Amino acid sequence: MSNRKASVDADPADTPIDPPADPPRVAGSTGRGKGRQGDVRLNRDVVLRAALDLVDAEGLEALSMRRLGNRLGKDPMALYRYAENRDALLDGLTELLLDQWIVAKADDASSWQGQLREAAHDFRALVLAHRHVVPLLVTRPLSTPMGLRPLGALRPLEQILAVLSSAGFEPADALHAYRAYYGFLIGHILNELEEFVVNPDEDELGLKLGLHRLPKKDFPHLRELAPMLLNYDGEAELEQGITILLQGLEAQLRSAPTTD
Amino acid sequence: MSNRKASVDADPADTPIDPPADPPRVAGSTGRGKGRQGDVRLNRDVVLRAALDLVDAEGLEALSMRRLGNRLGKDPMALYRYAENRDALLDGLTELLLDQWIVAKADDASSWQGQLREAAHDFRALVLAHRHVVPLLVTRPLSTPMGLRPLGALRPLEQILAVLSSAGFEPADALHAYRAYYGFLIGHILNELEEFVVNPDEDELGLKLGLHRLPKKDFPHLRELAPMLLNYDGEAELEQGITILLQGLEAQLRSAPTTD
DNA sequence: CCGTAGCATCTACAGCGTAGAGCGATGGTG
DNA sequence: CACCATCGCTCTACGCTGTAGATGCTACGG
Repeated sequence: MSNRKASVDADPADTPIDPPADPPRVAGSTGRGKGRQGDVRLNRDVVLRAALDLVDAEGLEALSMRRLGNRLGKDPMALYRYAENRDALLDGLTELLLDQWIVAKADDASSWQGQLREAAHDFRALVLAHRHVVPLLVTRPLSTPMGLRPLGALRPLEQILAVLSSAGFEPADALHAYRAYYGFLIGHILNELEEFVVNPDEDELGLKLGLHRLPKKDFPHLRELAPMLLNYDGEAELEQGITILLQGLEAQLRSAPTTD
Repeated sequence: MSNRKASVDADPADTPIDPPADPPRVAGSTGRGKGRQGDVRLNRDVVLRAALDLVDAEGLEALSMRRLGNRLGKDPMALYRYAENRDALLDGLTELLLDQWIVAKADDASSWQGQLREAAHDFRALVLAHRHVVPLLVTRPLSTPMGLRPLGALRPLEQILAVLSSAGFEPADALHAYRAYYGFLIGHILNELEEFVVNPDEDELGLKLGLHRLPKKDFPHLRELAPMLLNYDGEAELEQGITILLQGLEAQLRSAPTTD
């Protein structure tokens, strides 16, 4: 996988975190002389958090069982007690993230529109804080058939349905509304992340040059947009979109008590 | 990677396609005695098409340089003349797909709304015919900063901008409209594919059972939807969504000739 | 004291992407 | 004709991956 850098020497995730100087694997003596860092018992949460850290810091490709194990000061195989698979571990990651998305806060007494609007912004903030996990968020569900997804990943769905339901949507309509809502959210996030350039200073040039590279007779409109692509305000764009969407839902709610 | 089946024996992609009985690698004699299948010269298109075939047939994980090479009757390393990287090969795949998405057909003299509506349905059809590529479609752009994307992948964008522009949208508004449009499209496809169950007969049970598994006091709304999740009409849902979206765009076009 | 169970580790295997060198045919130039 | 560069391809090898299976260590109930 792109080999990253080959053996430069000290890669942040290749060494345990807590004790800075300590041979991670001594082979012979199986931690008899106090395995330090390795002594803390693992549990699912610790593993998942470490995985998320690793992904946040170095991207999805950096998350291998070996590297994760190393970071926890444990043998890679130890992880399999808490995640069965690498795939399951990835599912765990999405769960860990979605679990932090609280759609209907307890003390929130605002309108359903207000709740959905706030939830959308929360979602954006949450996800932007862990951009590297986004691919998981959109691809994992494609291979896990809904009913079999981790509970934590279904809770937001349920909560949104609850909000919509108490707003007066019939079940079927609530489902449609949910799809529109979540589809929009995901679509927006993908859009925003595509626009995102890692290093603005350097990449402003890179982007312009990139677009400059386009044959100007084949891509007139696209090239004209170059300046606009550089100051993209995701927050504003989301707000604008969600407003339109909520208006649409409102209209639908007022007009037809039942559909399909 | 999930090990698939271990060595069962004849895996469809592990053997060359054309000559059914022939040791793929004889080692010693470098194809001196008429390398049959291996004699056809490769080119980028052949490689990409084979890759797409492989992915369509066996999923993304099955696409390895070695398996692809094997399928083409060539050494894996031969592919690197046409794709530099495995990543580049994946980019090539998305390009190959998006290149088939013709947004504004030459003979189409309908309204811009009509064009966008038709394009949306085309996109859906195209993508559903290659479901396994969808993850690439949504994740590859996240790691390639717009201006550096393969030209074929930018053409649809340009075409949509053209349609919007000739509809009267100012460049900035056209960009916003494009984002809403494409974002919606992607969101819908992801929604639809999540709903999709591989084997309806068997999975109808699986799905119901899956939902049945949910604690009924924590997921009342979701469980109520179980029956509805089973007859999902993607086409209709898309049509309905696109209609709303187009209405929104129309309104925006009529109200404000310029924005931001 | 001996099981017994749970956690962690060791070892090993098949597969992966790909760098680097090499090989045979082709085609242009002396 | 001989020569040599170039192209398409193959070979070999390295370091990495996920994970099956056996093995050990530690703690606890009898």
